[in-house]
Amino acid sequence: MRISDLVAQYITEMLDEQDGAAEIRRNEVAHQLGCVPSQINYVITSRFTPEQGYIVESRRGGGGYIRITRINAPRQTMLMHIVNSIGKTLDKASAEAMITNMLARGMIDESTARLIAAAVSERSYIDVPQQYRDSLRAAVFKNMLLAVLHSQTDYL
Amino acid sequence: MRISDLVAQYITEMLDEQDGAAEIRRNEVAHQLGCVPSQINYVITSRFTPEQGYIVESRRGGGGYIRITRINAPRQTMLMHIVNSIGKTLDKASAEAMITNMLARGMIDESTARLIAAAVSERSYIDVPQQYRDSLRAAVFKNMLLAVLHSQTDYL
DNA sequence: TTTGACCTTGACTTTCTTTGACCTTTGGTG
DNA sequence: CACCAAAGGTCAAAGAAAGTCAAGGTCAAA
Repeated sequence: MRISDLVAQYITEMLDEQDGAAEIRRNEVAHQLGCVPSQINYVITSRFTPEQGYIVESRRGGGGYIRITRINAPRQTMLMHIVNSIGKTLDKASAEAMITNMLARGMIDESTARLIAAAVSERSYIDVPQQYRDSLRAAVFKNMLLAVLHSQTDYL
Repeated sequence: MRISDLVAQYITEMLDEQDGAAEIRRNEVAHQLGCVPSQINYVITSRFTPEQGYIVESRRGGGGYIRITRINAPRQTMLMHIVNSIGKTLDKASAEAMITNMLARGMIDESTARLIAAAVSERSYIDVPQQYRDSLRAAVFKNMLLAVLHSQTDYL
C-alpha cells in the first residue's frame, strides 16, 4: 500500500469519527505514519481539495495545525451548485474529481457514478476532434446531473 | 507458442482463480514472462476489450496497477449483445428505441434509463458539428452500457 | 509472391509518488 | 523590540509505474 493511501485513510477515518472535521499536527502525523512531513501536504493537495469537497485551513508557528473539514449540504442544493459551477468546458480530470466527490458524499450512488464516468470518459471521445471534447463533456455531464436531480425529485 | 498467448493465458488463469477479477503489475508480469512491458498492453487491448466482455482499469505512478474484470451472467449477455450491435454511429431515434427496449425487458432500471437518455439527448450535442454527433453518441452509449455491465458485475 | 492481419520491440511520454532542501509565519522570551 | 524555536509551506528533482506509437517481423491465405 502506498504511503499516500495511508495518509489519506488516516485523515478520512478521523473525519468519519469526528463528524466531518479533523485537526492534525503535520509533524506528528508524519512521524506516526513514518513519512516526511511534506507528504501530508501532497496528500492534502491531491485528495482533499475544495473541488473534492473539503476545506483546508492551517496555521504555522508554535501550536500550529492543519484542519480539514468536509463540506456538507442538502443533496439537491449541492447538485445544483455543481451543475452551475460547470462552465462551457470541462476536462477529464475535473470531471473525475467531481464524480468521486459526489459519490463520496452520497449525492449519487455507485452505479450512477460509473455511468456518468463512462459517459464523460476520454474513451467516448476518441473520434472527436480535441477542440470539441471538453465542451461536449461539459454538456453531457450537465445533462446527466440534471437527470439525476430529476430522478431524485420524483421520489420526494 | 506466441508470447501474446502466454500473456493472455496468464491473465485468464488469474481471472479463473480469482473469481473474474485480476490485478497485475505490468512490469512484474512482463519480467516473469520474459517480454517487454508494452506487450501486456498489446494483449489487453487486443484480447481483453470491452467488446469481448472485459473491463480494464489502471493507474500509473508508484504503486500502479492494471485491473482486469470479466463480465458474466445472463442479463449481461443480453447487454453484451446490444453493445456489440452498436456500430460506428447511432442516431437519436435508435438510441431512444434501445433504451425503451432495455427498460421494458428489465435489463436496466428507470433511473439508469433516464441517465443514458440524458447523455445521448440531442441537447448534449448542440455545440458539436452535425457530422460528429452520431458517432459520438454511439461511443457514449456503448461506454455507458459497459458501465452498467460493470455495476452488475459483482467482482472480488 | 504479394498482401494483410497479427505480433514484437523499444524509444519516448505521461501520470502519480516520494523525498529533502529551503522558505515563511507565528508565538514566546529576554 | 530582537531573536529564536516551532510549526507549517513550497518546490523541484528523482523515482516508479503505466501508456503510446511507429517501425519492423511473421505467417498464412489469395
